[in-house]
Amino acid sequence: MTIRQVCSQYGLTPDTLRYYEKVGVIPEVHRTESGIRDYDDVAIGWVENAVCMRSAGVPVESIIEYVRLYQAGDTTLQARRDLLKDVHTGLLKQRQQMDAAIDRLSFKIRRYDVALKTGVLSWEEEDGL
Amino acid sequence: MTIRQVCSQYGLTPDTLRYYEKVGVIPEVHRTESGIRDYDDVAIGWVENAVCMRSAGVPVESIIEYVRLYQAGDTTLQARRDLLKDVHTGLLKQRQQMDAAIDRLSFKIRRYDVALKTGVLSWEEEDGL
DNA sequence: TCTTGACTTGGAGTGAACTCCATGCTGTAT
DNA sequence: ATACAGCATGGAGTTCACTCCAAGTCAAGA
Repeated sequence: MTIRQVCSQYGLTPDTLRYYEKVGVIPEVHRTESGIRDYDDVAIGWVENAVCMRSAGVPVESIIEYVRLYQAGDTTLQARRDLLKDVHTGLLKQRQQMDAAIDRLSFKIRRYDVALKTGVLSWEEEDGL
Repeated sequence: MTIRQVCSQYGLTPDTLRYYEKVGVIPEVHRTESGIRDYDDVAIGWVENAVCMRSAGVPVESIIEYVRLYQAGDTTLQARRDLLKDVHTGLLKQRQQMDAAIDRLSFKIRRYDVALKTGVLSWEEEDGL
């Protein structure tokens, strides 16, 4: 699979995918004799992982560290688990912040909908709109 | 309330708070005669709003736009509602990505826990670990 | 064979959101 | 009265995660 095919599959640009490989977000990809990247299933699995984590806001640096540990072999099982747990914990926390913002927004939108329907905006000055 | 008090209350630095004011994430704050910022309840409400939205990942630009519309007065009610709805929709989508990543991580962590307990790692090569 | 379009690299450039700094004023304690 | 911690400003610097570019190689079609 060429870089362009992988990109269109996952909504990335070739530049991004090469960047991911360069910095270690994904392991090095196999090349043809002429030096052109050829993504196999394993490589695509890593791309999928990168896309999933990045779209959730996981820092590039964390993904790199995981890949590094993975490539270091069986002795890093515990370290890998701990890293994943840290990332997991971070995402749960981040989701809480998002839920708070979502709630705040839902509340305000409802108030605006009422105000727009009735023409009344009796609130407004009481608390940060 | 001084800038330092507000900062310690919300876990910001004075630089960040001044930056927020400069770019319009919060409206201009009242000053003493000597030019020192004095945050009242309304100002604090805006800070709270900024912190809540930013911690959820809402772009500074969206918050600025909302503050701009708010200050423009009652003619912007519909625009404000629409903006909040867009942000709301964006956060819901973002939360979906996060949930996908959280699920993926939970799954992997469970596999690592099993492997670490039993000493068996029969999987490993099948799909992007 | 020549053109054309996709691939390669290394390195520079970009945008977002802070973060730091130099310089100067303020206001309270000794 | 003076020292000094805290606030002010404008502007430069930093970090992150790409994104773009120049210059070169490669593979397939006219």
